[in-house]
Amino acid sequence: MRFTQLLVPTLKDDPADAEVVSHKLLVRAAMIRQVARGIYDYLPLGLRVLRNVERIVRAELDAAGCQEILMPAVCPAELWQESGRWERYGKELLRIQDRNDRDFCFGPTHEEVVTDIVRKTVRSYRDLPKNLYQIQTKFRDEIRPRFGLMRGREFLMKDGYSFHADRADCEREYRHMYETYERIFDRCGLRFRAVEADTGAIGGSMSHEFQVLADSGEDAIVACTSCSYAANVEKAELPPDAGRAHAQQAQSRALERVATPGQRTIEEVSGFLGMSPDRFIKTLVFATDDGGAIVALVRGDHQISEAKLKIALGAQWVALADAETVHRTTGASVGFAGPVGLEARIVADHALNGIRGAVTGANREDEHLVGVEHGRDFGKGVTFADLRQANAGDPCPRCGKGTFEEHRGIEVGQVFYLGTKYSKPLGATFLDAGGQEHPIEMGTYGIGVSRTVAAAVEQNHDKDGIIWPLALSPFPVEVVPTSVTDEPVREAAEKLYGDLRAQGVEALIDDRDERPGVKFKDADLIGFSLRLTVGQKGLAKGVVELRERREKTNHELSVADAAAHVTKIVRESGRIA
RNA sequence: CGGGGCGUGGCGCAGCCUGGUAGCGCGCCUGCUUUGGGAGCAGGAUGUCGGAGGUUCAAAUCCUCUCGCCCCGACCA
Repeated sequence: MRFTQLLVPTLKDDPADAEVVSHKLLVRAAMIRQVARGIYDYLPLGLRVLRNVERIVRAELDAAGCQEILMPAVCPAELWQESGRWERYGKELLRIQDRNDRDFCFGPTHEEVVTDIVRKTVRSYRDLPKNLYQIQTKFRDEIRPRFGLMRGREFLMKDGYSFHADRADCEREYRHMYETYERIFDRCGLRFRAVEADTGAIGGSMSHEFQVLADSGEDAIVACTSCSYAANVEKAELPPDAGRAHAQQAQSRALERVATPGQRTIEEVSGFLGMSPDRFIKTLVFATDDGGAIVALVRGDHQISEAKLKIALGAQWVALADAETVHRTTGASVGFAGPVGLEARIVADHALNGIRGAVTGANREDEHLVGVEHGRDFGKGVTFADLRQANAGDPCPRCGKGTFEEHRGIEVGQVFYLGTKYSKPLGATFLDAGGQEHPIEMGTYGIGVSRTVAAAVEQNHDKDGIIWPLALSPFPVEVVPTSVTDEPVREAAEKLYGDLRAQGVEALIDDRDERPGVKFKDADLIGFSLRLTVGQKGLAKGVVELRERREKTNHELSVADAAAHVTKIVRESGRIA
């Protein structure tokens, strides 16, 4: 491809509406343009990157025995009503009507549709297992889309679904997909971690998220320093005795009521009383799906995990209660709740078991209690559970040797054991060898293709621009003649370009009549993995320069060898067969 | 949905408070010079100042409404 034929409107300034680096760079490097909030155009270079991710995903899935299909983007309401999600999904589901006022939605995911396919076609255990996937534009009407491609409303996703006669086979496929995902993100050239994840409303099932490691990631994950255990902080298990010693290290003291006018948050009361937050009992009132209010306790310096709370309660959903409920439950306004004397269902995090000399709200306006002791002052009817988010330094629950270190991640994939959540309501069943009818066991597997592009940039950039992994680079190599008016230089560059293409290498030649500096700056901004510079000085010595974007150092190659050398690098990256 | 901010040439911004014929940088076009890290000089083009209404002799500027975009919040007591 010739630069002069390509639409590459690079920008010198950051766009005013971009916040995160991937958004800024993808716009500046002429990959994407915003059309509406959370909705983007892909310009030629951006599309090439997107296609590269797609190609890897397809290749690995096809090799893993999956079959590609394409389902409609616009789905009839009836299917969603059958599964119950038409009512439950909320405003994220973009609902539309056709000319006859029939309801449809723009698919945010396709469990219903794919299950419909299978229930209409699969009859017997002999038809199982099956693994179907598609790569398709999805739409989720996010409350607050942001960060460019990281959290768009419209996005490209690979969604896959597998169907099995029994749970064991489904679990086998789950592991198979897990391994396939590892290969996919490896081939993309990304540093990532597969972590155990919250399973949401399914409950008690398996799920792993694939997180691209980047400091700017929205998700917090922990990984054991000694074994392979890694999990989202929301989900990471903690041993029951973690923090026990800490709870009991304070001296027992008399319970005392203190005035704390207007001091509501842990931080405020901590400063006001001069006591550190880890001596506080944070008392949170939640509403749950069974209609009642429940009270959750975690240590002042800990964060509650709603995912864990949900599991501990066996609830479908939990949410912090509103001010009115808090008042009704505790007798005081938000900020003064505590477990002492509280008539409510209370669950407490293990770290509070046996705590002494603690601080908590007094359930009275502008008052806290000091010297609170578990067992003496509260504890009747209190159940203990693992409720808090994990932190760096917490002990690993698996190997017992290591501790957690914390990373930030961008979720680019998730594998999920679904069971019969959709097959049951939608009536997707099969007959076993004995003629018995059973609901089909399902797994679901997603990859955010467009988000993977953004994650790659978040993880791989410097002050000059993007540093694409070779597998994703819009072109693996760019040939840059320092001048197109200098005939020998132009001819040598064209020869090199032609030789590369003849070898099957996707090459771009910057044939613009621009000064070298302009071309170099654009090359760095766009982030081509390899750059071959052809200039007068080099040609005089019979060499051209190979520069790896990541290294920023030049290697001289003889004019005769350059094409073969670069072809070898590109071939080893898997970009050409 | 609540709070805040911003819409001025392709991009980034100033001008608005205190109304008086719309400006800067980059980019773009022409010419000459230049040619290994976003060149120099000279000349030039480009704006319904987001939209609608209002106030006024006069509105980018003041008022009302509206649309769009961005940020924060809408879970940590």
